[in-house]
Amino acid sequence: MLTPLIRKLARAVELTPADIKALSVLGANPRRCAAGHSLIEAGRRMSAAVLVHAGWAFRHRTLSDGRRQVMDFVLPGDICEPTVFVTPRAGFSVQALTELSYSLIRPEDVLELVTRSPRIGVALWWVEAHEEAITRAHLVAVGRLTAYERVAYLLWELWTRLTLVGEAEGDGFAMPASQELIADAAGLSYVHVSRTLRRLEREGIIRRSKRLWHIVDAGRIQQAAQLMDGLHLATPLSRKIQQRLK
Amino acid sequence: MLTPLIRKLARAVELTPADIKALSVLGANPRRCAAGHSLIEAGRRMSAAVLVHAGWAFRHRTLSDGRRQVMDFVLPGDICEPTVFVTPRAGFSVQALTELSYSLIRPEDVLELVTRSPRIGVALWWVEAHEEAITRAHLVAVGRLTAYERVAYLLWELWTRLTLVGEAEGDGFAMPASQELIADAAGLSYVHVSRTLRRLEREGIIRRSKRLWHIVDAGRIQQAAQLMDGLHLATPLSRKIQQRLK
DNA sequence: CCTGTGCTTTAACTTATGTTAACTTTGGGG
DNA sequence: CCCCAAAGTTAACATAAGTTAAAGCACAGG
Repeated sequence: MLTPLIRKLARAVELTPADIKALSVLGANPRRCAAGHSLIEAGRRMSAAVLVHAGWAFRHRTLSDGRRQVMDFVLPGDICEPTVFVTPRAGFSVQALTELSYSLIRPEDVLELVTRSPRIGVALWWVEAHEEAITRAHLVAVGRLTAYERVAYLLWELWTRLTLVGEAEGDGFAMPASQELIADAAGLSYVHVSRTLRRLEREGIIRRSKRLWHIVDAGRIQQAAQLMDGLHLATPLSRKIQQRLK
Repeated sequence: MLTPLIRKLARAVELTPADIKALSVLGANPRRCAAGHSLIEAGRRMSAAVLVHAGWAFRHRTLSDGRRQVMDFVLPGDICEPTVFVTPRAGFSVQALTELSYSLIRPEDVLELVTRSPRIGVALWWVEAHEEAITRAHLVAVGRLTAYERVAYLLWELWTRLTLVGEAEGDGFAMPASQELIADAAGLSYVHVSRTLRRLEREGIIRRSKRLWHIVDAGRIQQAAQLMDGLHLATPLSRKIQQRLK
């Protein structure tokens, strides 16, 4: 029963079989949501967080004149808006990109899990830290990278995250997002995203066949994305903290 | 003893006098740091978070070719990198902008505080949620607003945050950041920031005398910043959750 | 009170990216 | 299997913002 969430947590923290069993409670009562539907709407009150099991969603904010910024993609294993528990109103909207399978997470469940195992508490906290790192890296990309670098960065980020939760197939992954959505994530126009993707393809860095995209040259995409080092996404827990949890 | 942090927390959660007294432990052993020094360096291990009492810092990432993105400003009352407790390596650097007074926060202290009062636990969590909201709003600004809108947004954000911790003087606040730093926060060139600030001044929206800047027309700066509603920064805790904490 | 160094401003010019619009491809429903 | 709507591509042209450079300020240190 390696759900995407458990796969991700296990990569950061050494979980016991009992922990893994306990965590499966978060998959209870799965619901479905059609592509295009809003899961969370900016300004609305919420009382539960959302754990996505399958499918993609995206967190975004749309201005009154239609300009839209996609803040990040919500992939299988991601938890949306754990801040629900302390701030009643969502600041941003989350919309399903594909059909979605998800569960609502109520504060009680989290409390129960965390009380039972400190490893789970740390692991869930780690997830939040990881998300924060993703958002900040995204901000750097949008603020200071060229269009070419930004698109390379985005593809690398998605591929890396999908690999982490076991949703990539080697160098390939299913890409449900339209170029317009990619543009809104990268802070570019869709025309320019198209130009840039073709260039990455022409240069032999990526390959696309239908909705299956491939990172042909992982080294060069990292270089293009200005990822000079391994700093960009959160690192696993240190041995020292791991020891303390035992 | 209304420290900036306590002021901010009290605005979100109803703290008892005992809570406030307990929180003052976070101000113990204040240290100083000269302007320009790095408090936290990307990729380095850390073992404590940083609570800033006085002065400004900024969180940033600098690429190998010198391009720099400022992710956010760290103002009095802000806690830097509470994620230390779960991810050993900082993903980004934090540098002092002015001379700084700060305290290191060790995990033990936080644990102790939170155990003592659930209100403090929720309040500290709220701070994190608030920071996340700031970063996301910043991302929207950098990704989708024009230069004029972005600079307006940034000034509004700083003024609002300073007001929240009692560091603004009515419509005015001390601005220690150079235009180059503002440019790196807004994802613009410093020349264009200069042009834009002059325009905001010419239009009677802001006024600057030396390092004291004023928001002359709060309504128009909000309009310029595309803040259509009150969604942008986190809202205080709901009555319902407040009740539960008693 | 001078002086130099680092900010800020302004102007002239360049460029990356946006816009518009036409054409092509893709894929789902009848 | 065909058709239509939606997504992607390409080209020509427009523009917001970047770059370079030079001049004006402002304040810290002598």
